[in-house]
Amino acid sequence: MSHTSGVRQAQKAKTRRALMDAALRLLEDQSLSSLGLREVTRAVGVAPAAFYRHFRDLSDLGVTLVEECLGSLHHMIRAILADQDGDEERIDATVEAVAEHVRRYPAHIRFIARERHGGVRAVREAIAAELGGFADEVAAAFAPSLSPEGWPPEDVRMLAELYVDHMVMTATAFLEAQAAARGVPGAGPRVGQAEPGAVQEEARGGQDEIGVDRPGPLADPRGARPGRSEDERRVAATARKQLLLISLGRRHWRDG
Amino acid sequence: MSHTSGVRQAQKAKTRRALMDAALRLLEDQSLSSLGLREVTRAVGVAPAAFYRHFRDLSDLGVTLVEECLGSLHHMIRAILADQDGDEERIDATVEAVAEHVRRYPAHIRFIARERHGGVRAVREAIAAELGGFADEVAAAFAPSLSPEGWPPEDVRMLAELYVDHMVMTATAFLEAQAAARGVPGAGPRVGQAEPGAVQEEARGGQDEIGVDRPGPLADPRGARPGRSEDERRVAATARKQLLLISLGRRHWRDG
DNA sequence: TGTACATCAGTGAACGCGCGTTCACTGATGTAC
DNA sequence: TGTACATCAGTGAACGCGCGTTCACTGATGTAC
Repeated sequence: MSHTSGVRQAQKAKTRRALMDAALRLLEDQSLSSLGLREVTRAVGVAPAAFYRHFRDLSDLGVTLVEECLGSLHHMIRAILADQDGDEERIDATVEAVAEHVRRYPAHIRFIARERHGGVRAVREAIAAELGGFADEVAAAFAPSLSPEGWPPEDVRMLAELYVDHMVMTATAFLEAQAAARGVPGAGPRVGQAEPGAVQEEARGGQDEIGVDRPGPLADPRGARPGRSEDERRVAATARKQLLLISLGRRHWRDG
Repeated sequence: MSHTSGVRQAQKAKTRRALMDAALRLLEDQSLSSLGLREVTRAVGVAPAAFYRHFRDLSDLGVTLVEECLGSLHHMIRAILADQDGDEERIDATVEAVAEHVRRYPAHIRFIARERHGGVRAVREAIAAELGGFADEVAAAFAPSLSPEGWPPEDVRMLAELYVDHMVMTATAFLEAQAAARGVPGAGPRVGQAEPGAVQEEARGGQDEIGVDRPGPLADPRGARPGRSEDERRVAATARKQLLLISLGRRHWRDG
């Protein structure tokens, strides 16, 4: 029972984890195709060449990150689909779960939103495949109640895709709202028109840790929903209403 | 009447245009933050230093491209909102207009989809501001019919945001479908799981011209809707149904 | 129309810099006996 | 337990390369008279 675990093996896994965490951290401020291999190894504190012991290149690392980021989302989706409450209850629970997920794994959501249509094909394809799988699951969860009502499979799938896309949209909106609440300049949803004359690059204000739950600086001092900003509440309200509207459409689909 | 136009001025505008077109072309295969200044000037055939006669840096060019890309979309939206047909007719016209727009300006849509959550803040903010403006317009177009029915302004806005986000989603889906129809390997919507072991970078198959209308290689030989692939028809059908479902929800919003 | 001077879009050389990748290596961990 | 050898994660130096930016310049276009 000694050779299966192994000190060496454990150390290697630790370095690999550190590389992934450092990359995820750096990707909060830039996109994968502009991320440097040396940048990642420097952040971890290993030699550049060490990178090749773990990944073929940055695109390989990116695909690995997709699995990790959408894996965590996957758990959330399954939990929501398992709930068998009424429509409104499920909607509230969903929006709440998405908000909580974004709060806990902001870097994951940022990465997915950014690279979903980003410049690295292998990563785009990995994300598309995973999101397609999510839609399959959502469709499978709705089929038992909709098929008997006369919904053809492609209509169930259409609905599932709408839900999945809406979830990604909502998660991204929460992300921007939370970034704004943390005081990132101009990072809120719907800021004013940017001045074309006064353009400048990213301010590298590295202040985020990955996977650490932490209330924003504008946390509500009155106690209810600590750390939830005005922007976040607006995003939640909008998402809830949109899901409700979609539910209404779903209920009237066959007779409309 | 000679000094206002000017040969020199015209030549400068031409070079500027060439820089923007070259950038848009190069951005079909990569993201803005990995685009090189020398890459752009090389494509145009001018010295790197000439770039600075037109733009402060690539982020400045990016913001200019946002205006151009969303400007063309803006025209389309206004045309759709001006139509005052019935619900189903408007939906069909909308989906058709989006498909046509994506076909005519694929690089524009690709750029917006990619940079909406990309690594360059100034560009992200410019896109967010423009899309917010679109939502305002859509809300203003719907308000006259919904407000008398008892819709509060924030609900109208909620609906408008859903429509705008759905439009962007649909445009992106069309883009992927058209790319797949052109034979780009694995670029279709919902491809199989990418192999983590066999990762490679973008194939630079530079075969696209900007703003050129051109039927795909899989053009339907039977004549109806020339150049429309199976994937595109699927995307159109899904988008139409989703908009129909949203319309149903909208009709039952106040009494549901 | 012709001339003398001003403007400024584009040039081309130069700079310092950080990049991705390679390679032979080191030394701690693992294995066989 | 002790010893001799194998493995392999991580090192550090080296490489050639293309990058963004600067600068004094050139020469066609524009302006004044």
